[in-house]
Amino acid sequence: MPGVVWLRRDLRRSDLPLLQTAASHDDRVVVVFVLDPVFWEPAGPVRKAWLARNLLALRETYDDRLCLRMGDPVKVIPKLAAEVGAVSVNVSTETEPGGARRDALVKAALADVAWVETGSPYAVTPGRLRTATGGEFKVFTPFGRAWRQHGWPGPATEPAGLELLAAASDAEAWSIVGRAAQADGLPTMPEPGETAALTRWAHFLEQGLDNYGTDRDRPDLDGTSLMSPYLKFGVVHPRTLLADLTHSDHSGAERFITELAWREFYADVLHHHPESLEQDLRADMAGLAYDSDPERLAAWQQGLTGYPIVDAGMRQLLATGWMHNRVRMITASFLTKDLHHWWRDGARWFEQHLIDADLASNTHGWQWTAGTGTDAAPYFRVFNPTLQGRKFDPHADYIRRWVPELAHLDPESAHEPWRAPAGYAQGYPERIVDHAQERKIALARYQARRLGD
DNA sequence: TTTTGAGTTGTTCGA
DNA sequence: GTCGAACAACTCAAA
Repeated sequence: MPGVVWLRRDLRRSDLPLLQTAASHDDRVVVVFVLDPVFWEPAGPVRKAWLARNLLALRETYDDRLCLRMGDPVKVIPKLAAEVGAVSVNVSTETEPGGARRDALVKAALADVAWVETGSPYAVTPGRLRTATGGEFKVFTPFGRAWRQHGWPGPATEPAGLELLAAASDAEAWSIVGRAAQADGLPTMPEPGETAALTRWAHFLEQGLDNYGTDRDRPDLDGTSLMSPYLKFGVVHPRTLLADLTHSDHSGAERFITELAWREFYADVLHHHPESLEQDLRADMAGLAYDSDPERLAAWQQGLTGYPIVDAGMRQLLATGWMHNRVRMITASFLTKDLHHWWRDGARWFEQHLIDADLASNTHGWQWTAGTGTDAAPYFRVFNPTLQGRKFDPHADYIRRWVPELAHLDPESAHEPWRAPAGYAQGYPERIVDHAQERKIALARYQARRLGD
């Protein structure tokens, strides 16, 4: 009797261990993706398009045998299992809080059908690693050590003789996906699907890895792997990438492995603290004073703060659904330390607009910047947007690319239009705050919180 | 149990 | 222009 293979953050066919488990009793499997309104509806058009395009690519990958259903998985999955006479539903473990709750309900609703979990979207499943005394890790470096020591299996191969059974899709579901994939006004996005992902990866190994250690911080260069949108939905698995990196002599390989370790660390932290999606991880930071100024927030969102590197980043996000990591830190620091907004306001905006928005990495990246998360960070770490811009975008190429009002300026002036005679000639907005002053205010608030409790 | 070394990504100031 | 110190103490992880 066939098994159901339910894909969630596994939109690929290669290196998919749960296929092996599913086929271990019977070679025949039904592969399904469920369009769950709970996740689908709130997504913006760009995020919908990215998922939709990857689903269309996935359908081809599975020889047009991908079954797409719409609705609450608690109803949809048991119904499909009954329909095809499945004895098992096979998944990889979902570790994000919402998905984990959903899975518990689906499992309970399955009754006689076996629920089988194999693997997860991570090299090491969140929650598995413990400190010597059995505690959870709260600091990255020891986690990273333990993670490397623990290791991970090599890429999985597809079971021989796998037979994909066809099961009827909801016709309406594919048309919704088709429309979302081609909606009006979409930005240029990466090529969807695992073939494109692996092609990009090969390109990065060839061209980017050598200088990754330094170029990764340069938003003006093509120095990053661009794997994050694919990792988001499991179009590639980190294990696949790690297999290439651990056999590599490239100097940047070590650094890239560390970046993957960060992704796994934050997933581990979220696993232990699901409440941290909405709350400060450090309870003692709850006393921080925040502002909530809709006009300033809107200026930040639209890239109209008057600080070139901040505006370039926010506009890149709006235009492409992606932002360079260094600039994510700069813009996050600006919202939390210069505008004194709560990190959650920024995290929510990123979640809505980033095609790679990963709940764990996004949430804890923001909390790290805000000083409320892991890393008992020096509270005085406040990014100076002008200094950061000069350091990481030395020729102002990135700024001038995303902020056309500054395109006519020389590099020096583009970084500091307030010092250039023609700085505002093309309508670039004046600075909405004075960084030096806001920095002092931010530091004072952190100090006040310390004295306050 | 106690102790010790360490902790992603920064900035400013003064010598 | 360069460079090192200062910016707080605190918590974590492991010996």
